[in-house]
This record gives sequence, C-alpha cells and structure tokens, in this order.
Amino acid sequence: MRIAFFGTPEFAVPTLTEIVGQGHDVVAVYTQPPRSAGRGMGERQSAVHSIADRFGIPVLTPASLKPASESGRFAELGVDVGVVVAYGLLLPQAFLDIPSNGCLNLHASLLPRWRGAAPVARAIMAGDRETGVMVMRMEAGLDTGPVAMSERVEIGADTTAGDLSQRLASLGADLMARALAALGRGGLSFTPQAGDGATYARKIEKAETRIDWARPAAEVHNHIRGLSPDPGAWFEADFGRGIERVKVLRSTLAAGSGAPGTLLDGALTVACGNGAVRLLNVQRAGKSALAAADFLRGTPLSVGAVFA
RNA sequence: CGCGGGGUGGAGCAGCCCGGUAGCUCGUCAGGCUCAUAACCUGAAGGUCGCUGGUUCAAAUCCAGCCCCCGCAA
Repeated sequence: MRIAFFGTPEFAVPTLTEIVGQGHDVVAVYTQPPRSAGRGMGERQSAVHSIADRFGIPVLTPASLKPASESGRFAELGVDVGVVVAYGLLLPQAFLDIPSNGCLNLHASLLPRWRGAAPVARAIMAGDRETGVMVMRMEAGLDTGPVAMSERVEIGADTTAGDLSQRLASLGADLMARALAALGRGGLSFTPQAGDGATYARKIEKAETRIDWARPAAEVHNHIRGLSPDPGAWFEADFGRGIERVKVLRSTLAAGSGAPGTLLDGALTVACGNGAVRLLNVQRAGKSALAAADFLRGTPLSVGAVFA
C-alpha cells in the first residue's frame, strides 16, 4: 500500500521500520521539525527523522498542519492510508479525510484509559498492573476512535517507563503491521471504545518530577519508575560539595520506616511517608547512571543522612 | 558562542587550588583461617593519570588547543 507515516520519538521508530520492511510504499514521513535542543543548543532532528533519512524517504516537517496548503500537499501524495504513531500534532479533519482508507493510529494504552500524550508514564505512575497497545481509526477527537486490534501487557512491579515503552513499541509495530495487512485484504473491522473509564494522560511536566519523600513508598516508587529514564525523578542531597541533584532510575519497595528522606541503611534504602524504597540505580548531576553498589563505593554517605 | 560537572590500574572515587616517589573502597589471582561463606587474614598482578603541544630541573597537578561522557536550561 501507499502510505504516509506520521511520528516523532523513538517509540515510533519500530513501526516505521516494520512497515518499510513489510514492503509497503512509504512515500512520505511527517515528523516534528528539528529544534535547537540538548547541550550546546544544537539543532536536533527527531528519531523518526533520522531513520527516515536512512531509508531515503522524503521527510516533511511542517510546524502546523492547519493551513490549506498543507492538506493540499498531503492530498497530492495520493496515499491509501496514513499511519500515525506519537506524532505530536493533532491531524485536522481535512487530513483525516484524504487517504482512501483514513488514518490509523497506534496508541500505547488500553483505551479509553490514558488517552493523550504520556500513556506509558501515567499508567505506571498510577500503579496500573496492566496496559497495552491498540491500533485505532483516527477521529477528530483525541484518541477517541474505534479500535481494530489490541495487545495486552502486564506491568511488572519494578518495570520502568523505559522498559515498558520499548516493549510496547515493538509489540505495537507488529500490531500495526498486522492491521495494515488485514486492511489490505479488506478484513479490518473496528469496535467503538467503551463509553466509560476514559482518563487522560497529560503531558509530563518538569515541575512534577521531583521526588516527594513524604508520600507513601508505593507512590514514590511508581513516580520513580514512571519517569525513568526520561525525564527522570530526582531529589537533592549534599555529599560534601554543596547541594546537588540526584536522579533515580530504578528502585524497589523495601522494609523500613523513618522520617521521610532518611537513609536507613548502607544499601540506599530511603524512608518515605509510609514504608521505604531502595534505590537501585542512581545518577549524580554530571555523572553517568550507576548501580547502587557502585554509587556507594565512591560517594561518602552515612546512615541517617537526610535527602530532600 | 545558553549554564555547569567530569574523563586517574577491571568498577566507583580521592589527589589537582598550594607542581616533586599512584592513594581509597571493591573486583581479579595466589595462599591462609573456617564445617562453610558474599565474612576475615596475608601476599600478588594490573595504570600511556582522555589526546596533543607548551612552561619547568621536575606535570595527574600550571597554560593552550582538541576528542569523548554527563547534569541543567530550552
């Protein structure tokens, strides 16, 4: 089939790769424009942009799809279907109507739960034990369209957003490939989403990434793994050179109690408002991520220290 | 030219400001103690101190340029 792909972050890469590998004719890739980002403020193109370049597929990076000129250009591509995976922009109705088979979206949640921008992180932060990926037909509403195919996945007790996102990206790529194959045979059917149980996964903001040790251990743990590795949950501590930021990439629930933020033992167990969490993988500002044992080897810390 | 931290035996760090015999915790190897052990004791191997150049009697340490890693901010 003749396809236009819309996607931006790493999560969308496996699907694009799969579709290309499947032999479809991907005539254009839409992705977010390169932005000055990262250290040194250099311009960085999206993960999807890079992979599309490698495949030699024309890349389009409009800042908005609303102008008629954009839908006009899209119409000229003459695609059979649009495939959208974490693109970052809402497709206007004008776009949705253009492909003869409409637009399919891959979403990383069990809809209607966690519609929106950060379904994986929100599911983990909420303590969900299950999630999944779904392929649906796009409508004007945000992630409201009827679902064609889905796959469920268990969320382990210590699973991080990074782990889960990778797993879902690959499952999702496979799911989308199957959906396109079915579509090609004319055998793709859709079921409306459940009427209730809808929740929204609002975008993660920097301001909510700091760890609040006063919250119950389970919540602290979910917060840590839901934000790992990006943007990363963090706290502050003084190791003798002033206050510095420490990211926590992995943790697990542990026994123990004490004033919130207190270091309870020599294995990085920290007291929370209720219970405690053991930090398994941490990263000091300017350093690379380390397993707790390595971190402790080079960091002067004594039991009773208090983190903020 | 957005701000900042860092590159020291296999791992994580100290030493650098105030140049002068490579240190700490751990790992590895050998031996010992032990019913036994991730515990303890003894010993050993292992390092171009990111790269290049400069200053100096002498540079991990001071100066210049370059490469690489990372945090913040956007």
